[in-house]
Amino acid sequence: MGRTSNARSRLLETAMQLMYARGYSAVGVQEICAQAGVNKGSFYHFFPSKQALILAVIEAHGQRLRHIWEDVMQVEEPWHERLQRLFEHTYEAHCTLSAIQGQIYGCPIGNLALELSCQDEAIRQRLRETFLDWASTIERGLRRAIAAEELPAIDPTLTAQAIVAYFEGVLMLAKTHNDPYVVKRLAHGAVHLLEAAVRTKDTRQGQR
Amino acid sequence: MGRTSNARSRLLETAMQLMYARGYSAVGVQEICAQAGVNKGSFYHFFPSKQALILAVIEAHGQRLRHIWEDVMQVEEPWHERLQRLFEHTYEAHCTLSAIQGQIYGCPIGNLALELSCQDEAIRQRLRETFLDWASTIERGLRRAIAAEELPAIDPTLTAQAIVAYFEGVLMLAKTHNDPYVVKRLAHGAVHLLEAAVRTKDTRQGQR
Amino acid sequence: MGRTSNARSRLLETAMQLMYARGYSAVGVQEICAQAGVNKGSFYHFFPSKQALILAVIEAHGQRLRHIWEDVMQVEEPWHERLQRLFEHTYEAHCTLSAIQGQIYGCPIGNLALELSCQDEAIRQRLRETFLDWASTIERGLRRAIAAEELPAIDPTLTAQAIVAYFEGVLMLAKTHNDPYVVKRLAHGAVHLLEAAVRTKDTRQGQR
Amino acid sequence: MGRTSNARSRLLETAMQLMYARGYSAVGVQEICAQAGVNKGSFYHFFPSKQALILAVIEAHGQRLRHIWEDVMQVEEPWHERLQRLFEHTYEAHCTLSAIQGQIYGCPIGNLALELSCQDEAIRQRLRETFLDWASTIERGLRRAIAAEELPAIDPTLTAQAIVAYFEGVLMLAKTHNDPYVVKRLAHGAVHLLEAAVRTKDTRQGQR
DNA sequence: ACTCCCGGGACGACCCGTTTGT
DNA sequence: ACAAACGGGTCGTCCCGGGAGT
Repeated sequence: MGRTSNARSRLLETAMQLMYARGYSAVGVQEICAQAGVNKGSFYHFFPSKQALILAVIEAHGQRLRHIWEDVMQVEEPWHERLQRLFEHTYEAHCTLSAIQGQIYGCPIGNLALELSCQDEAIRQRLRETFLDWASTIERGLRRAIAAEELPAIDPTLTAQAIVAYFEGVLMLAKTHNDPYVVKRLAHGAVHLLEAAVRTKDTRQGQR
Repeated sequence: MGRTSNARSRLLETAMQLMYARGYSAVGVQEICAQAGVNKGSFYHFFPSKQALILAVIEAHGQRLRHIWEDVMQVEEPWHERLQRLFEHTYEAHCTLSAIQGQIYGCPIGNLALELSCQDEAIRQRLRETFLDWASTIERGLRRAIAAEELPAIDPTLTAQAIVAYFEGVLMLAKTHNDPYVVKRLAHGAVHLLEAAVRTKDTRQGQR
Repeated sequence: MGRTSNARSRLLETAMQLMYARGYSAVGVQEICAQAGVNKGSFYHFFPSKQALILAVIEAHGQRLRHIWEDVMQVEEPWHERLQRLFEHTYEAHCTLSAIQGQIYGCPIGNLALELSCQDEAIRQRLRETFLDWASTIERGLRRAIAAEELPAIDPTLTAQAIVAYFEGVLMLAKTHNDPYVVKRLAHGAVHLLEAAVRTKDTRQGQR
Repeated sequence: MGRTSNARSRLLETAMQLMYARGYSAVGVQEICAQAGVNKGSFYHFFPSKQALILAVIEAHGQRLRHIWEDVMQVEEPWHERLQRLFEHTYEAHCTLSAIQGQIYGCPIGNLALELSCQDEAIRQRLRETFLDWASTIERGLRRAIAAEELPAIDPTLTAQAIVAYFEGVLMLAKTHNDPYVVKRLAHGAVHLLEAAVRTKDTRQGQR
């Protein structure tokens, strides 16, 4: 079986941190190796290329965040409070980051999406799958709510995507302002995306 | 006076295009110079650094887009149609791009925001000002509408920022999917951001 | 284990030659690499920077010359002949150089001292240590001679530094004249530095 | 006659200062122009090249220092006090420099001599002439002294060169130690160069 | 005569992601 | 698993020239 090594996971962990903080192209293979305590030559034993590494990084970040969305989808609360919770959680996480680093980094997936989508097709696909994954997690939650008549018969696919988009947009603003409070202040918007849908339906119903 | 030259504007124009397409760090000074037909040594006559160039690029892109927001704020139409128009316009622009380049690039400001906000404080500030500029353009429009009672007494500052955030998030998704249609499909969300506000007000009124 | 290579020593050797001939700033990393037959990218595997290289160059030159001083300090001869020998040796070495290159380069340490002492503190310190090293080699020799009453009770530290200073000054003149004979012609001065001391002592004795 | 301008002298003055502090190659034309408040394009109106500038710089520095040597040669004092005076003066000048800049720069001519003698023949010649100029100033003083029997019949040419050499060597050490006191501490050596000569003559006389 | 803008091309040190041989 | 090697890339600076205007 050969030796076991945690070098691969150290590399991955280090890359996640560094690339979250500074982006893909600003972080070199050798810096990752140095910080992970791995020889630069050994890097290519574990990852065929820097691109393969970023793919793994995206995968890991994507799954971690998916769990957060899932948690939100499973609590038994009114919908607007669920979303509020999500933004609250994100706000707090970024407050911690801000206190430690003096800087907030936004969404690790969103950052890579805008940096790399136009440069590498494989990476773009992986990013796209990640967003779709999140959206379908939300979508399932919405479908359950609609079936249970907690929400009106809005289009769950579209609404889920809109929520992801708004979430990413808010994080972009927060990052650009380097101020976690932006996340909290704009949290209500996500709720509106749902409430509007409710009203739309009500209106339509009223028009009938 | 010395000679006049359009080299600076050629440099700026070329940089806007290249960096919109591929980002900041993926585009080198020498490539910009080559494509602009300017000697690399001359670059530094016009711009003290690559950073100064990107600052000018942000400025130019920011103003160009601000005009689009302004146009939307000035047409005499119901609000949900104004926003719809904006997304429609963006959709069409990206369709053109997609047809020509086979790729869409999203928002030039948003792209740079996520790539560079954590790397360069001066750039982050400029980006922040750009977003604030857009938001205040929208905000003024909202205020007029509120004064004219076309819209209820929503918070215009917050709503304006939410609209910008959603717009950016939608473009991020569109870019990651490499599909302009995402912009069209998610356009309704922006309207909801307003309609929700309306409903909130109505509800409150109803509660009285 | 990794590959073994003499590239580092080739680099060092080449740098010593080129920088002796043309100085620090006039010699580029890429020229050193080319002449050493080492790939430009590999340079930074062996030396973290050009500064680190020059530090190694100084070290090597310094030790080489220290051995020459040591040899002179150990022969059994009257002192004025020992110093005469040193200048003679230096003269001959520069004659060889002059015949080959048509140019003489002076003292490799002195050259770097005047070029770099004000530019880089770390280099200045290394140069200073080299001069101190030489001086203390001479000083030890003088102390032995004083103990054995071959020389009067002059200050060995000061005299040693004066000898180094004069040696460097003579090489500077020789280099500027591009004429090795200057070294031979001015050799007697170093002897005077000692003889003067002798006389000073005699005078003092006479005054008692 | 056209306009008069002090741009040339500003350029020269600035270059003297900057190159004294940092050497020839570490100071660029554009930095000199910027600090002198002269347009970079105008530089080449006054100096055909950077080399021509340095030639003028050497000329100016050389004459300035020659006057110092001349002053020393003209005071009516015993010879060992004249030389002591010279070193004392140099020591004080470097103390001032050290207090202001935290760094001492040694001899402006010596610095350039070791940096450039092997790179540019025209510069080397100019430097050589400067040193010869100084030496012949001293030589004339020595000759007068010998004629007046203040000094014995030493070789004035050789002794003058030895004094220049020692002076330069001492300044090199002082610069490398970044300590003006080295100049004071080693001043006596120059006197020894003469005293030794005196003793040599006395001895010879005694041998007769 | 002097100033200034603009331009030109080569080169500076340093680092990139990768591969090879031991 | 790792040192060594690879070759092309980064941004920025070098010294210098030409041409228009004051």
